[in-house]
Amino acid sequence: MSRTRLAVVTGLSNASITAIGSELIAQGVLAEGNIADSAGARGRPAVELSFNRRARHAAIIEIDVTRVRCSLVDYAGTLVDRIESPMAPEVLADTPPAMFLFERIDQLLRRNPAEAPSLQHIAVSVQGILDRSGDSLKWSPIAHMSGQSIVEPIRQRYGVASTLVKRGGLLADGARLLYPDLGDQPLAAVFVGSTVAMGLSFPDRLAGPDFGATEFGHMNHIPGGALCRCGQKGCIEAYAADYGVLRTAYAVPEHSPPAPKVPPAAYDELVHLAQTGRRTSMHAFNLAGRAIGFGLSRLMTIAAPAHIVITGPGASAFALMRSEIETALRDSLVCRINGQPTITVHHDEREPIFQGLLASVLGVLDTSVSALHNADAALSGVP
Amino acid sequence: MSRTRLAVVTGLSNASITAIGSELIAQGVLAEGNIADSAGARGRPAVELSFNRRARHAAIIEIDVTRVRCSLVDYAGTLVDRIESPMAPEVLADTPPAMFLFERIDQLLRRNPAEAPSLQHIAVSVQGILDRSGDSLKWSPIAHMSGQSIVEPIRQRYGVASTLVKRGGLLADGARLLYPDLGDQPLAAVFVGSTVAMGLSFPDRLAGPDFGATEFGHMNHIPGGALCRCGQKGCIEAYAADYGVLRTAYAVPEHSPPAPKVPPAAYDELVHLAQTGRRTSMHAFNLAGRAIGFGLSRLMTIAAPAHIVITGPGASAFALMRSEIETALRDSLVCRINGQPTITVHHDEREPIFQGLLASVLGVLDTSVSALHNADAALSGVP
DNA sequence: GCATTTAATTCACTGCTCGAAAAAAGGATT
DNA sequence: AATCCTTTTTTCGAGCAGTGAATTAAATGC
Repeated sequence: MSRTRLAVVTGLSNASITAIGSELIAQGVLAEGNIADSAGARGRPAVELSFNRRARHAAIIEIDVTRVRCSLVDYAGTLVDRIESPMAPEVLADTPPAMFLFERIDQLLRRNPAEAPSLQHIAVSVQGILDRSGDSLKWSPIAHMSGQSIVEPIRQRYGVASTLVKRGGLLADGARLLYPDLGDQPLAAVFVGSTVAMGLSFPDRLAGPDFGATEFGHMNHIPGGALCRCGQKGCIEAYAADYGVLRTAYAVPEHSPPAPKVPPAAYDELVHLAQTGRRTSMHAFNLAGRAIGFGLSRLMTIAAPAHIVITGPGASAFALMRSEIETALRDSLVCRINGQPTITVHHDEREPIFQGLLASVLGVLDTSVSALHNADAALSGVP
Repeated sequence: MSRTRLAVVTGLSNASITAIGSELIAQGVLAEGNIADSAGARGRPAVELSFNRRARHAAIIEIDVTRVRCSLVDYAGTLVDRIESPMAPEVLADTPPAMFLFERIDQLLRRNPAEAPSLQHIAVSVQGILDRSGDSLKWSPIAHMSGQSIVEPIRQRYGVASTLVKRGGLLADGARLLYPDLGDQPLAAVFVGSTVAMGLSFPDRLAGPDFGATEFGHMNHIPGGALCRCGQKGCIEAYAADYGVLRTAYAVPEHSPPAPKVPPAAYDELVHLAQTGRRTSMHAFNLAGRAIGFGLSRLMTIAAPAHIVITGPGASAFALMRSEIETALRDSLVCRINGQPTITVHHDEREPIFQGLLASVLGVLDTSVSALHNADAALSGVP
């Protein structure tokens, strides 16, 4: 945006924006450009101040139970290059996760030699429970991921900082970008697919490891109930994730071991059957909706999101689960008093995850810029 | 503390502390004193910088289902005077809550004419769901409280700011003061008594209306279960609050209307019976523990407190509920991975509530000091 | 070519903070 | 009692981020 707009938005004076802006341009962090729609306007035309794309770059990695996506982005947030590949559940049995990522990052850097030297950060979206240091996962629904150091090997190989970020929180932060008129109200994003996950997004983003991303899918729904992939009984996921719905639909006993992987086609088929009125399938989605609904109603007593976004492959089955979810929500005190949260569906879950991770990464790059600035200031004192 | 210690704690230089300190002393906000244990030490003795007690005062009001407590505190946080009285459940039927508080505040101010003029804030601890503006309660377990404006009448009558604060959050913030070695980990405080309530405390205190204080007691435990005072079925409270335990113990059908008030003696008697082995009473507390335990296990999937404090009258029955609570927690994924939170009992719930409210009020007074300072600075620019 | 309009810069100034040096206030030593 | 030592506090000059007012810059309209 222009310097004048920046002054309004930041609350700083024009004088300060000029000073700071010229310093950052000198450092190569910002660049000047022309504002697109300035033609025909009166007065001195505004000059756009934008991030210098080539100032720094970052790699963004999204790991899923089924696939990996590796993106190279520049400091303006534009995608430079991307590598996508499916991931078989057993691939990490032989290759440590860090090695697995090395291959892809190397490929990305080889393909973009101009950008490689300014790589500053590598951020990885993961599912599961992070350890205290944030270096590895203590538990993950992705096979062979837990307990393996990830951040540290990356840091050593590429000499840049790296962070693991929980997918649930990213999903929520990214989804918030889709609903800019939420104001300061919290938002919950629920992922329904091969797992059930949830993230909370607050405007002033707490987003610490203790909060924001949750283990919603493993909240108990029914004590002693269906067997979950995590080994517990009665988790929401055991009813609402793809394997749970399939198990119910085909009347497999609920304590039999969950399928390690459900082909997308099998799930889609089930959705189709339910949509066309097959009783057993409809029943399975009813139970799934009920599990999610009670989970949300329980969530409402702790953090009350004003808006709930349902996303992931299960979003296509939302119509089949809607009435159960809404019934459960309606019967909760908080909803009765404060009104029910609005619920919307967002089919593509990868876009919000990427956007959330992108926002997080750009924030990291920004702080590295300001840290550099402070270090310079400190050094300049030394003769 | 001394200026030197202040410099270390705040991170400011000694020079700045001297400057700021002398200005605040001139304003009458701070005062100098002698540090107690300075005798015998070498070097120039440190001078204690403390809050000027008489600089400002605040009223702290704690409303409960059974009683009201009104305290006058000074700027150093010391209690100046206090009025306590029981409250019959029907008293607010005739008198609006604001009027009811006026009587007590008036009495407090009449009794302390020297302090009255420097009253700056009136804070009220309440239970229930606040409306957006924070002026009144949309719902409350206290009869005839909901929907009645409270903050605005107080502001008009006394000309000072006023805030309603949810009791659950205060309990947690106050309890955190009891466990200073928690570091930055979240803490949950559970109140068990005529209601069941919970508050979460984070070190960087988010504490907005959307978070911190929760409706934990009205989290669903069993769909369609026991009838709660809130009108819903299956709330944790309907099993674990005094009326719920009594209902179970005396084999009253769980859908019969809850008792409006349980005499403390009746509850104590039940605890005693259970402690001495009466089967029906023990069973009732087992069910209560199970409700709380599953509630906590569900909470753990959203916010994982490192420590849980059980307080209120029900704390005396903790031993009777402990094994059910711990069993439920043990069977949750987060506890299996991250370890179980430590659970302790704190019998007196009023002290942490008061301390929490006190901390909140002193914070408000501080910001009023700094606001005054900023206003002065702004005015001094005008000739 | 000149008035008008809007954007950006310059410049003198303020307030906050700091480091280093000096002063203050005691006990310890002789 | 005089002097040294230790620790706290203040003083002083300097730096820096930020500001308002005035000025300059770059366009359009007439």
